[in-house]
Parts: sequence; C-alpha cells; structure tokens
Amino acid sequence: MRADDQQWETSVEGPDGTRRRATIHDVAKLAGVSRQTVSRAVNDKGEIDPATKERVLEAARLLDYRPSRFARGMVQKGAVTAGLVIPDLMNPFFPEVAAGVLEAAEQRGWQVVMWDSRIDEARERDALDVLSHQADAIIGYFKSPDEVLARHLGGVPLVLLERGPQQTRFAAVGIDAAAGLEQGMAHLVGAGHRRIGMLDGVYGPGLRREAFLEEVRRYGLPVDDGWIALCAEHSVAGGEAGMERLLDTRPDITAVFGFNDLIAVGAMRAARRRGRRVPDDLAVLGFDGLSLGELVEPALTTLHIDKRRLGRLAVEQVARLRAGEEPLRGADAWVVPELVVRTSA
Amino acid sequence: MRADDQQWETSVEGPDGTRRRATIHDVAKLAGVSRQTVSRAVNDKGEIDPATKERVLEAARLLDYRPSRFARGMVQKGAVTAGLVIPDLMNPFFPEVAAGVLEAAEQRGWQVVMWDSRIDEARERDALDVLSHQADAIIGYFKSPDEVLARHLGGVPLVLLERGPQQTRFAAVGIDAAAGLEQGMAHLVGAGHRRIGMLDGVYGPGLRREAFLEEVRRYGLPVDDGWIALCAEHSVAGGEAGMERLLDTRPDITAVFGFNDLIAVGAMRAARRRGRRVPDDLAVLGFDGLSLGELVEPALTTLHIDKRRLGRLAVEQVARLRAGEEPLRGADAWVVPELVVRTSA
DNA sequence: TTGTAAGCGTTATCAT
DNA sequence: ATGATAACGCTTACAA
Repeated sequence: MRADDQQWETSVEGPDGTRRRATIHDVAKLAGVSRQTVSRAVNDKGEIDPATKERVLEAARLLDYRPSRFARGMVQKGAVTAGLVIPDLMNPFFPEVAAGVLEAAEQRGWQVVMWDSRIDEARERDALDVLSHQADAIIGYFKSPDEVLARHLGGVPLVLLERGPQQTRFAAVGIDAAAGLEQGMAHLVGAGHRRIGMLDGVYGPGLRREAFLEEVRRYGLPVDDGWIALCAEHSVAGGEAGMERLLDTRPDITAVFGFNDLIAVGAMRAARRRGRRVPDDLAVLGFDGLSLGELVEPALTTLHIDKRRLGRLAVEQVARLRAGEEPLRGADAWVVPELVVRTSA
Repeated sequence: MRADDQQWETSVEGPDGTRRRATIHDVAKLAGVSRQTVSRAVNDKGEIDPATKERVLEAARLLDYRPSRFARGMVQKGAVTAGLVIPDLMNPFFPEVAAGVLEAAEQRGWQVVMWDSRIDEARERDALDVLSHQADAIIGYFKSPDEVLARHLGGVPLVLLERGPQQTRFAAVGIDAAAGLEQGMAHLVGAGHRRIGMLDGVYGPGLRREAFLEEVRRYGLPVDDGWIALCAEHSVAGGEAGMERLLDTRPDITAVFGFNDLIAVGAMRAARRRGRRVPDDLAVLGFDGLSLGELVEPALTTLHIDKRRLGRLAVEQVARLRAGEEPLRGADAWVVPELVVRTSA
C-alpha cells in the first residue's frame, strides 16, 4: 500500500447517489466472495486461500474499506473506553495525573477519551453528556456538585479525582491534604514562623484551605480572612496577583502557603519584586511537587504528590466499580503528600 | 437517582446463568412495554405518556441499563473519534499541543482518544494497531518510518506532527525549523558569538539539527561532530548530561543551542555548575517557548512555537482528509517559530 | 400514545 | 476453503 493512498477517498455510490463509506458488503461484491470471506481476509484469520485473500485485500484497498468499529463492537464485546476529564492541561500537574491514567488503562487494554474542561462547569456538563454516551466509565476533576454530576451521568460509573469520601458519594481518589499540611506547617512553625498566610485556589471543596486552617488553629497562630488571598487563576500569574494583595493586607507575614506549586512560584516572584528575599524575609511553601519547583530560584519547598499514582489509583477504582465491587474508601484511596524541603522555606 | 446507586450492579441473568449487561429488551420486558417505548423514554423524545415514561425510567434504573454505544453508533452516524499519539506527557510541550487538538476537536464535536507512546517505537505500533480499529483518524508524533506506519494503519487517515512534506508522504503539520534557526542564529551571531554548539535531541528526522548546521555554514562558523552533543533524554536532566559532555569536548564554546527548552534549561544549569555565567560566559538558546523558560534565571531566550495552533492545524488536516480534500502542504501547514529574547542569550 | 418491522455492519456458527 | 444464516442492541420508519 502506498502511503499517500489515504488522500483518495475511493468511496462508494449510495442508492441516492451520495457517497457512503464502503462496507464489507461492497468489498465482497467487488471481490466476488461472501462477506464472511472478506472478514477472514481482513482480520487475517486462517482458513482462506492466499490467492482469494489477496484479491479481497485488493478490493478493500480499492474501495478504501475500513471495518466499522461500531459493528465490530456490537459483536465482539470487551472494548473498554474510559473518559478522562481534566480541568487544565496547561498546569503540569494534570498531564502527570493523565499519564498515570493512560499507563494503567493501557495495561488493562482500555482506551481513554480525554476532555479538557478548562475549569468551566458548563464544559464539565458537556463532557459528561458526551462521555456518558461514549465511555464505559468516567474519571475526572469536577467542580459541579454530586446532584449535577448524577444528572448528567446517565448511570455511568464515575470516579472523582481529589475528593475524599466526605466530599462526595461517588467513588473517589483523594489527596490527604491534612497529612500534608501537618508536615508542611510543622516545618514552617519549626523554623520559627508565626505569621503565615495562604494563597488559596479553590476548586471543588476547599480541602487544602481547611487543612491549613486546622494547622493554624493547632499552633494557635493568628488568622482571619485577611491572611488568605484567593487566586482566581491557578497559575504563576494568579499567584503573583494573589501575593500582591496578600502583601497589601498583611505586610507582616513571614511565610506563605500556596494552593499549588504554580501559585507558590508566583508568590515567590511577586515577593521578590516587592523587595522581599526568599526565604529570608518570606518563606514559601508549595503543594504538588512539580518538577518545575526544582528549576526556579530558590528551589521550591513543597508538599509532593505522586500524581501518576493518583491516576493509576483512579483506574483501579473504575475496575472495581465495573466488577461490581465496593470501591476503595479511606486511606487506600488516598495519596499522601510528602514534604520535600528545598530552599524556599 | 441516588448518587451511590452506581455501586450496585443490578445486572441481569444471562441464559447460561452468567451476568450480562441489561439491554433495551430487558427494560422493555420489565416495564411491560415495547423496546421502542423504552427508546423514547430513554432518549427523552416526545410522543410518550409521562406515566409510562416514568415507569420505563424506573425499570431502566433498576436494571442499571445504559444504551450500548456500539448499537447506537451503528444506527446514528456522525460520531467522529480521533486518535492522538503523544510521545511524552511529562514534557510540557506536548500537553499544550494536545490542548490545541482537544480544543479544535471539541469545536467539531469530535472525541479524542489519547495514547502516550513514551518515545517507544513498539508502543507506537501498539497505538496504531489499537487506534486504527477505534478511531476514524490518527494524529500524532511518530519515530517510525512511513512504511511501518502504513503497515499498522489499516488505511486510517494519519496526520503527522512536526513533519514537513519532505519527511513523509502522509499529511502533516510541521514546524519551520529553518526559519526559526535563521532568527536564532542571527541573534547569536549578531551578539558576537562564533563558537556555537548544539545539544541535539533527535526524534524522527533531525530537522532542528539540520537547520542549525545550515546556519552554521551560512555564517562560516566552525563545526563538526564535537560541537554537537546528543541528549538521550529530552529533559532537563538530559540537557545537563549533554552539556557536561559538550563542555568536555569543546570547552571554548560561547553559545549553545538546545533542541528544546527543557534541554536548554539543563544546559544552563550544567554550565553554571561548571562555573560559567549565563549569558556572559555562555549564551543559551532554547526551542519551544515553554512558559517554564520565563521562570528560570536567567530567563530563557528561545524560539517560541504556537503549540496550540499546531494542534488545531492537525485537526484541520484531519478534517480535510475526511472530506476527501487535499491536505494543506507547505507554508499553510507550518508553524513558524518566533524568537523571544529574554536574558539567557 | 404505542407497537411492529426493518436494517445498520460485523463476526460466529454451522453447513457445504 | 467458502458461504448462508443468525445474532449483536439500537433507532427510524411506519402502522395501529
């Protein structure tokens, strides 16, 4: 077969004169054999004369015949397709989660249809509307509440990413933000910090913020809304903007915890632009453990998450759901962050 | 519907006693109506008594009925699925291309099945074997030569990423490396550099290297194999290792061009570890324009590529192929890099 | 408003 | 080695 044959859509006349894609029937007719024989040739089964096989294949080539995946799927069970809904492909965190999902899916012979919701609830619903028709299960990040999800799910199994059992009735894979912040705040407080702010991101339930507040209370540190700035964008730019505001309301902070590494890096940059040295005047703690954090200066101290594992775990949850088993709950469905101390805090 | 209904696989007994998924027929039987009526209820068509509709929906819920996407696809044409093969999700370049593909696909109402080949030719073939069955067209990065691709393609339209018409007989979307290097080298030479090395990456045809050599020749700069180090990994670590070697063989270079931004960042780090100041002792030029480049110090001067556009263009090529049109060739199917001067060169 | 019948494109089974 | 026939699960006519 010549590689550039693909351009010539040697298609077939339909009864109404319009072009339609060639079917197994067309090939059979052209080759002068039965459909069954075409099937044998195309699928490379035995029990066929090499000569007829060649003739059939030639006919198929001529008509640009390709078996319909739908007709195939009807007859051969077992093709599993998972939908994966990611909020923001530009944030390096999510491609890594996706890589974990893809890896685990590939091992099981599943396919993954990907959807970028771009942090938009309407697009989340679109994703569900489409994927509930085209996928056997859905994995993803969603801001929308359970009821909305259920309404657009049409009964398709769903595994939520970064939710704990407290935040949803669906199967989920979570991040143990509390355990992470415990390490992170111990580190900060241990270094003598008492005035610690946060740059929050909000996506779905505010787990990281709550864990932060929990620790703040534990150590009896001062806190109120002025100590937490909200970053509209989960990006470096968002972090910079948030940090500017935080420094306006609380110029006396000596440390800041970022919702994610991107925001934390933004915080570092904004702080330095304002003449603060990091970490001497201001310590910065991130959350995610992006490899990006090793490249900035000073390198970012962060709560590292095994993102691939998160993705693999989600696939495992899907498998359980499909098998009719109870999904993992609690610690088995958690990824625990690990404090990675570099130089920013 | 309760959200956690999903756990209870209220499935149906098959004739042989095994469980099978409920079909429209099962629902019809349970609700005491015809299959057609079930279809009407499930698809929310009119022409149905609200009461029967409710009864049918209840039955469907009970049996955990979900329409088979294959059976649906057989009857309703028009669902388009594209396969997307990415070599390395960990390199921020590719998620951005993917985002472009996803965006354009979503606009056309297409779905995208994603596959991570992890720069492995065997996995590339696996991807093709699977996607040629499950997708209507394939977009992707491939190291494998045309013949291999054709053999595993089974006639499915293919659009290659980052290939020019010279490098393949398939439809493609390319990057005009020559135009990019022209700007880049002019910048370097204009700044007085004469001893310029390269950290090559090799993936498929060595377009960037050739463009580099072309410029080197144009300016009559010295060059031989010793001026080019090969980075096995397209990563920061790969760039660091490559730079170490390059500095061993050619300690006198004053500038280096990196195959991509990750490698270039690695080069900067290795050079600085060796006591060279960037850009004073060694200028570093990248290729890609990752946002990462703005965050390192000094910020990376690079040949910026509109990656989303690359992805969108690929989808457009697929659309042309499907319409039986000639794919775009030459400049219309190119993305031209743009020199972004920051501080590393 | 509901049911009946036909057909979508493929593969499996069983003959020949 | 090849062909006829029956599924597969659904929707779109059309008939009642």
